[in-house]
Amino acid sequence: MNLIEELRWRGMLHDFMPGTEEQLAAEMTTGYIGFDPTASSLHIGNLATIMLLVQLQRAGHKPVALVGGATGMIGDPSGKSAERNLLSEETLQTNQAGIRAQLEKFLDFNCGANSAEIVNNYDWFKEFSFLNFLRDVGKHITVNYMMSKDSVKKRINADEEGERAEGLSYTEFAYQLIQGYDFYHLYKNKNVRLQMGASDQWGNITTGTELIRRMDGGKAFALVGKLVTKSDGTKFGKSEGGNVWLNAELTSPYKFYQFWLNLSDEEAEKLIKVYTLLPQDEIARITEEHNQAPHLRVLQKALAKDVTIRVHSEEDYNAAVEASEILFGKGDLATLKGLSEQILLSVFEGVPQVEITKEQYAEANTVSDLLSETTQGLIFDSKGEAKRMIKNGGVRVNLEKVQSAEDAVNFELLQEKYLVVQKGKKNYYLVSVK
RNA sequence: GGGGAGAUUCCAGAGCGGCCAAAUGGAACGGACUGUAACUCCGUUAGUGUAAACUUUCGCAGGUUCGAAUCCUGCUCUCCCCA
Repeated sequence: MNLIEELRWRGMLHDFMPGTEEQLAAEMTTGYIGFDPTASSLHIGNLATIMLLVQLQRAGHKPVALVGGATGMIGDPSGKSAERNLLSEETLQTNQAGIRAQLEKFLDFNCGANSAEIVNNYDWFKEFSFLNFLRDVGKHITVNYMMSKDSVKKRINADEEGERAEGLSYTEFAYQLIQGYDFYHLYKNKNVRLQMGASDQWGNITTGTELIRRMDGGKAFALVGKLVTKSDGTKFGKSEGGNVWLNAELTSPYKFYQFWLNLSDEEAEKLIKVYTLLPQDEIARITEEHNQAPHLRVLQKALAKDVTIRVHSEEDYNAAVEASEILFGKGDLATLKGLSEQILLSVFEGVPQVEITKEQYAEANTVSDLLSETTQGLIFDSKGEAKRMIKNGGVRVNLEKVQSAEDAVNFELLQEKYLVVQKGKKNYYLVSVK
C-alpha cells in the first residue's frame, strides 16, 4: 500500500496536488511539515500532523520537521479570525526547544537514507534582510495572488451575513510568503519535494509550490491531511482543562489516558486510524469486538493504550490504568485506607496536590473554608463556589459525599496525612497535611 | 486627511436614568440517567455573608443627578467607508 492509499483508508487524506502520487512512486521523496512554536509543547492536534510525517517515513520516504522559529514570530492568519499577539523572542526559544524534544520521540532519526531531520527556519531567516527578501522573493508573487487565498479573504471581506471582517496586518499577510520561502529553501538545499500539513495550510503550501515554480522553474508538491474535529464539528483536542498536551507536566499521563478513554464511540473509531499505526485488519477486528459490546469500550481502550505508550511510556500507561481502576472502580473509604502510602501517591501522581500544615487544617472551620481558602484556591477559587458545588452534591472527600458546606472538618486522614478530594466525578485533588 | 460605527459579566449579545450583578443564546462546570459515553432533564456561572444585606463590576478619567451600564465632557483603543 503506498502512502496515499494508506492515508486514504485511515481517513487522514484531505487533498493533494496532481502529480504527488507519481512523485512518491518514482523515488524516495523528502517531505516536510512545519510546526510553529506558539506553545512550549505540542498538543494532540499537532500529533495528527506528526502522524502524517510518521506515515511518510513508514512508506520509505524522508521526513523533515521544521520548527518555525521565524514563522512563529509572525503569526499565521490561517484559521484565525483575529489578528494574533506576537510572542516574545524568549518565549519562542523556550517553545522551540520543547517542541523539538517532542518531535524526536515520533520520528526515526537513525535509519539510513530516510532518517528524519529537524530544521529551524530561523536559521535561514535571521540573516535575510528585509530588502533582500522583497527583491529576491516578494518580486515573484503578486499581491493579487496572495489576496486570493482563503485565509486572507476571510479576514478582508465581510462574510455572507454581512459581519465585518477583522482586518489583517501586513505582518500576517506576509506569512504565506515566509512559509513559501521555507519550502523554496528546503527545495534548494535539502531536496525537499513535498510539503504536508493540516488542510488549513493548503493556501500557504501552494504559495510555496508557486514560488518554487517561478523562482526556479521547479516542481514541488502539496499534500494536506484532514483537520481532526470532534463529531459535533468543534475543535478537537480540548478537554475540560483546556488543551490536551503531549508534555507530561502540562497534561499528566493519567489525564492523557483518560482523555482517549472518554472519547465517543464514533470518534474512537475514526481516531484510532489516525493516531495509531495498527494495521487495517487489526483495527477491523477491534471495531468488530467493540460493536459486540460497546459498553466495554474496547476501541477507546486500545486507542488510549497505544497513544499513551507512544507519547509517554509503558510505565506511565500502566500507572494510568491502575489509577483509573482505583478511582473509577467501586472504591470507597475502605479501599483508600487499604492503599499503602506509595501506591496512594502513585495513583495520585499527576493529580493536583496541595500541602497545608496541621495548624491550617485545624483552623479551617467548615468544609467550604478548607476547600477554598485553606487550600489556596486550588480546588475552589472562592467559598461561594465551594458552597454551590457542595449544594449540588458535587464534592466528595475520601470518596464520601460532603453533605453540607457548613460541616465541620473532621475527616479521617489517609496514612495520617492525606485527603482525597473530588470535584465532580473526574476531578481529583490530593491534600496533604504536614 | 474626511465621514461613519463601536468598546457590557468566559464568548456572542440585549439593556439606554431607579425594578440591573445586568435579559437571551453559546460555552463551561455540577447533579440525575449511562458504558468514567451519547441523548435528555435539572442546577450553577462577581466577592463576602446562613440570610437580610453589603462590596467591586458594563473601555479609561472626570462631570450632571437623590440615583448612571444608561445623560454630558475629555481621552484611549477597534472596525468600516471615502481620499
